[in-house]
Amino acid sequence: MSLTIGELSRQTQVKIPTIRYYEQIGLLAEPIRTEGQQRRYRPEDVRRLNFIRHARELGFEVEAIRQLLGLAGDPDRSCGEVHDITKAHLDEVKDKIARLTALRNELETMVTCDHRRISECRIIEVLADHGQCQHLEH
Amino acid sequence: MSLTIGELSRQTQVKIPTIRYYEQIGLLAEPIRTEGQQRRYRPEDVRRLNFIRHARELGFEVEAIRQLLGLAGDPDRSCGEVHDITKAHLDEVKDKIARLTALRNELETMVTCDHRRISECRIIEVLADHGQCQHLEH
DNA sequence: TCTTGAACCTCTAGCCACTAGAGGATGTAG
DNA sequence: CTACATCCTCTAGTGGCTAGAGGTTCAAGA
Repeated sequence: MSLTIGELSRQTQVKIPTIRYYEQIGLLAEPIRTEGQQRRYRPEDVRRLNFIRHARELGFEVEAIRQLLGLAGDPDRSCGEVHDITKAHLDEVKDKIARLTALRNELETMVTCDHRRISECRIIEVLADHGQCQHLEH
Repeated sequence: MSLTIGELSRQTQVKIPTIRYYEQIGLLAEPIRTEGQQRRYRPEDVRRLNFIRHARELGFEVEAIRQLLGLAGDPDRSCGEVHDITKAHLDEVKDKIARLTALRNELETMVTCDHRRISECRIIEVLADHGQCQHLEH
């Protein structure tokens, strides 16, 4: 029993153009086609696409997913490499959080500005002055 | 008295192609040119570009910066709109942090996997799992 | 069997905010 | 006057899709 691309899309919650895109970049194998060139998928493709979707939701890049898929197909191998890829990704996420938190703190200080005129606005001041210490003292 | 694009770049830490890009999208005004068509900048341009750079460092999008620059040039206006733009951006940053934190938690659980075979690897299991993971959408 | 129309096809271009490189012109110091 | 650092424009690429044009195929109903 084969699936059309629309059925695959519904079952995996992955949009049709995205499925075709994954095929194009080689994440999904080229499926068989009908005589009229329409794609027909097998149940395995649902599983593979769900794997991809879940990895994307976890923020893995396509290159990492390509590696994970390669490793996942090799049941007797140690999962050390899988661990390493995940750990590297986790470190990046932590790093992003740290940078965004610093950003949030700076922005939170800025928004305490209580609606004065532009010429005395703390936000504008910070943006104009940072690292330069030019003017606008009070 | 006037600066070449290279000098402007050095003073602001903004790369030359980026400066030309900002001109192209209208964030920076077109500067005067020498007879040989080379750009020459005034000290005001240093200030404006520093404003842009700092806003970018704080994660403001180009469209937001365009608005901020417009407002910044109007000293008698109330800074309510500036406040709103900043607040909206802050909310987005908070949102991103929340999503990344959920991601981090999930990844941290996953990396506790202690190097078994792929066939029993917790990470692969999680990724292959059909269960939808709605709390991790972005 | 024929017709309708939903779903499919390919191809190109667009999104954001740059970045890289080719290939050539300009500006300035010695 | 030469050398060469710096500048110029133009095109294309990045990641991970998304949108649209313009045409074709499939399956259900008449």
